[in-house]
Amino acid sequence: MSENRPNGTALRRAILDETRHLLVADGYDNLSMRKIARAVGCSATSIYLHFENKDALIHALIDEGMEQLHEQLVTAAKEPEPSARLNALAHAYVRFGLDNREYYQVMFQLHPERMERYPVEKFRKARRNLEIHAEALADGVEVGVFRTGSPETGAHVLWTALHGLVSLLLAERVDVKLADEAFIDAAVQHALDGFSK
Amino acid sequence: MSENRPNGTALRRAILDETRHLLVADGYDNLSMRKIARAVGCSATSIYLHFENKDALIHALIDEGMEQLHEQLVTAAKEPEPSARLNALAHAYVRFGLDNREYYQVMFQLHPERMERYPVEKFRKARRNLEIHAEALADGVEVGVFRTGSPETGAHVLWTALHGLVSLLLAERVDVKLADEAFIDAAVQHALDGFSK
DNA sequence: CTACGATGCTTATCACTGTTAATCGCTGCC
DNA sequence: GGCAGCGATTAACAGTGATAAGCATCGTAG
Repeated sequence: MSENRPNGTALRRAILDETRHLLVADGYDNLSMRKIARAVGCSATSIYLHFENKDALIHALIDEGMEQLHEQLVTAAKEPEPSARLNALAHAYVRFGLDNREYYQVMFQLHPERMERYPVEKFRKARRNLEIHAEALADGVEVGVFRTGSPETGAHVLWTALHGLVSLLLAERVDVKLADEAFIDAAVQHALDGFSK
Repeated sequence: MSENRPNGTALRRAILDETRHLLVADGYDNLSMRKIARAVGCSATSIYLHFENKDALIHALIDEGMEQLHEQLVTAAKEPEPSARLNALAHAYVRFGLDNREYYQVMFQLHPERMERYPVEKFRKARRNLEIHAEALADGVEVGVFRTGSPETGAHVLWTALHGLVSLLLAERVDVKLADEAFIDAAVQHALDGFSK
C-alpha cells in the first residue's frame, strides 16, 4: 500500500501540492477530485491510489495545517513570562486562523462525520497545540499569576473563546463596523482576563 | 410571485415542514432538493416555484431558528437583575445550540457565500438576539455591576466566546473526558467573568 | 360555449460530484 | 518469450443543484 511508505511517489506529492493550492484558492466547498486531477495532470481515480478517499486527502492537509500552527505557536511561546506567553499564544492562534481561512475551516470547522476516521497519530500531534497553551497556564499558576481549574480544562476553555472569535470573523457574522483590530484585541483580552489572579 | 404573498400555498408550507424535518434528522450535508421533493410528494423543480434556490429555502429555516432562539432568550431575559439575566441569557444560548445542532449549524456555521443573499429584514430580526445581550450589559453597566466598552462590542465579544463553545462541542473537538456539564458551566462563567466589576 | 393566456407542476436535461469496476500498458522476472 | 504485477486509465453508477421546455388545468374575454 502506497500509504505505508513514508516517502510517497512524485504523484502523491503533486496531488498534495495541487490540493493545497486549490483549497487555499477556492475553498473546501469548491474542491473536487476532478479539479485536483486536472490540476495535477492525472485522472481523478489516480488520486485513490494514494489516498483512500477525499477525506483522507483532506486529513493530510489538516495535518500540515496543524504543523504550521504548531510552528507559529512555538515561536510565540518563546516568551518566558507565562502571562505574556499566553497572550502571545492567543494572538498567534487568532492570527493563524484569520491569515489562513480555508485551512482553518478544514482544520476546525469540518463536520465531525468527516473527521471520524482522522488517524490517531495525527490527532495526537494536533493536541500539542492545546498542550502548549495548557503549559503556559500551568506555569502561570505555579508562579502565581493565573488561577484556573486544571490547566487542561483552562486551555480548552480558552480555545473555545478563541475559536469562536476566529469562526465568527471568518464567517463574516460580526458587524463590519466592529470587526477591526481593536475588536480582536478586546475579544482576546476578554478570553484571557478570566485567568488573571 | 409566490414568494410575495405572505401566506404561501399549502405546497410551500409542506416544503418547509419536510425540509425542517429532513434537516433535523439528517443534517444539512445530507439535505438535497430531490430528497425534500420525495418527502413532500412533488417534483424537485416544484420547490423552485416557491423558493429561488436551495439557499433561499435554508434562509427561511434559519429565520425560523432565529425566532426560536429569540423566544428562548426572551424567556431567559425575564430575570430583572442584569448579572443574573446575562448569565441566564448565556446559558440559554448555549443550550439552544446544543439542543438544536443541525439548526445551529445552518444558522451560524454556514459558509458566508451561502449567506451573501440573506435578506436584510431577516438579518435585522436575527440581530435582536445580539441586542438582547447588549441590553443586559448596558443595564448592568448602569447599575454598576458590569464594565465594558460599548454594550454592542461587549455583546459581540460574549457572542464569540459562546459561539466557540457551542461550535467546538458540536464539532466534537473537545476531549470527551472534559466535555460535560461542568465544563460548559466553566466556559460560560469564563465568558461572563470579564464583564464583572 | 369556445378560445386564449396565465399558472402550477412535471419531465428531460445539463454539467457536475465522489467513488468503484474493469481494463489497458508497461516493467521486471522466470 | 510469456506472464505476473503494478500504476494509471476509461467507463460507469448514483446522486447533486439548477434550467428549459412542455403539459394540463383554470378563469375569463369574446
